[in-house]
Amino acid sequence: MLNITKSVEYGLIAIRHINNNKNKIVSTKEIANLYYLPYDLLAKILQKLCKKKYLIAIKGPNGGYKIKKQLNHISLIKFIEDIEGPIGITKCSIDLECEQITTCNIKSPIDKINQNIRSMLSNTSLSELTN
Amino acid sequence: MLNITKSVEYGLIAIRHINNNKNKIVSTKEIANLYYLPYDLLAKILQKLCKKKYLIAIKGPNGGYKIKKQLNHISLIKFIEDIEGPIGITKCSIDLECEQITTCNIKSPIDKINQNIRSMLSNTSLSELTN
DNA sequence: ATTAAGTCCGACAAAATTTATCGGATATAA
DNA sequence: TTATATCCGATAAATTTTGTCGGACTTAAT
Repeated sequence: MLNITKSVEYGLIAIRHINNNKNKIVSTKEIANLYYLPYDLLAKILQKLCKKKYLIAIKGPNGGYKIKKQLNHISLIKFIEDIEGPIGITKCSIDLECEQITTCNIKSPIDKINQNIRSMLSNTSLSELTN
Repeated sequence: MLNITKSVEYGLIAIRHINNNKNKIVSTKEIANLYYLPYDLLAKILQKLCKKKYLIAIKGPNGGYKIKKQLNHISLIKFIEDIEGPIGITKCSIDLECEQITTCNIKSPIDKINQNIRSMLSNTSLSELTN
């Protein structure tokens, strides 16, 4: 279906919200309530975004997250891959474990299409999601 | 992971092979053996491609398939959607069942990205897979 | 006519992936 | 010291994808 995962969706929703509230510390609970997202899953995504330096975590009561990286410095593809791992239109464009690899007659065109999608996502920055 | 399904992959491999052997009738078994694809699944995909007018089925012994539509008249997006159903980067870009839809803060940018991918796939024809 | 090779079709089973939940640990402001 | 928050790994549930099965129908060749 060519879907991105919910994790990425939730991540985008969250980082946008946090970015739009630079003046304050935003907690996981606040975001989960506001957008009706599952708390635990969202929490995990935010932890990951912290580890990847997109956010800063403030622990303790009244804690939460603040934005760290400028959104216009983040390409969509980097963000997606940081959350859900390598993107590719097919398995073989991600890893090389494919039984057909030697006989496959569509590998190179598939690669080209893959490259197109990647470059499109590379040229989109997260700041475009703020509009 | 932004994957297309194996069904589409197998479909592409098969239609390319059939197209490159216009002079003869190609059986499911031949394709399955040649590319190491699971016979039953491939059979099903070819049946679907028949129903969608990409191929012609010839029944009985020495039967198999022949190409029907010119590959350069087939857009990649049509082919994919005929096999695996509507494409979209998120669920909400396919159907509208989404609990966040009213509060979502990233719908319109997501739609834009989705549109980009779609137009790229629309502008690619299957004949490009023959090279 | 009979048979073997092929398509056709729906339903089901297995595997993989994604999504969600749980239990407990650590940090810290009030 | 307590309540509120992040942090972390493991695991369970749900969904989707992939593969299999049983049987019906079609037709060329013998």
